[in-house]
Amino acid sequence: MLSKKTKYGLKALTFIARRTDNKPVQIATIAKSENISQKFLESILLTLRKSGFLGSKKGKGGGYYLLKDPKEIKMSSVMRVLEGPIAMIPCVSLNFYEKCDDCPDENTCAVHNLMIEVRDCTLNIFNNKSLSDLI
Amino acid sequence: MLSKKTKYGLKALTFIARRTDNKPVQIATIAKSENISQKFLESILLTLRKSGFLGSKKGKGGGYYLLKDPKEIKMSSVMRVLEGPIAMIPCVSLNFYEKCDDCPDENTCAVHNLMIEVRDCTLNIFNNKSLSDLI
DNA sequence: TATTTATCCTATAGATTTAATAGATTAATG
DNA sequence: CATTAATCTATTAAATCTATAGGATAAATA
Repeated sequence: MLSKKTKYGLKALTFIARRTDNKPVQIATIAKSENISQKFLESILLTLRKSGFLGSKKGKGGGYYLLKDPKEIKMSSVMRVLEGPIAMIPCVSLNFYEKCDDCPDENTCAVHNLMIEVRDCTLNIFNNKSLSDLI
Repeated sequence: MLSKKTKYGLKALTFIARRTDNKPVQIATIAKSENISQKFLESILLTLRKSGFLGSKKGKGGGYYLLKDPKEIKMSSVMRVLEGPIAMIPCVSLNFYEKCDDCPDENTCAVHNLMIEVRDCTLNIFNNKSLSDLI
């Protein structure tokens, strides 16, 4: 399941990306327009800023703005920051690999091999989609 | 993330499917071989029985067995029973559809359209894989 | 029919994650 | 220096997941 954090984060990024002038957008504006709890959105935007997707400006006329061209913002990187691993199970994750406690041999594990296929097709979509494709 | 319930369930089904004679397999046997908590596995197998994948036999020599040919057991149906919706968000789910509270129009929702693509590719895999492919 | 074996059922506890809230702080601008 | 708005920390509330406990029920065997 996609977390609300990710859902809201994607909506907010899309909202900001639609501003062609790239002037700072205030949290409250996004929250109202997209029906998101403002405080919750606050923490999400903070995450996106810390991850290098957004810049922020304090004070009057402040807000959040994109640091890169929407074409350069790949869905796979956004998803990893907001949602975490793209793989459904850590033992097939490229960026967040972890061995399963219970599994003696990954190569013969039915679940492992199935989940590799799922990861590949999902990753293929997220790698070939950018923020500009969402607008 | 794939829940342990699903992971264990898939492993158990695979274990049972490998028995060519289709004689009942005891919970304890599977639990030991696959390193799964026996009580937890018990409830998972119960779910699979109630969903029509497995049959069971009580008493001595009892256990669980497949009700259908592994070729006839599609991954999509197993996943739906164990993990729930295949879609990452209810508004794109075919079998568990739900409207988003915050979203006024699905057709113009960036998240919605992205998640449709992900659902389609995942579903394509699960629909074309059967239990026999996992063995 | 007594004994053994194994599934079936209900309840619940602990851990983790998710979502949201509250309040104080810091910084920029006019 | 007052106003505006972002930032940070801490905490709560709710939901879900994982696992365990204990007994009830049913079937096979001797």
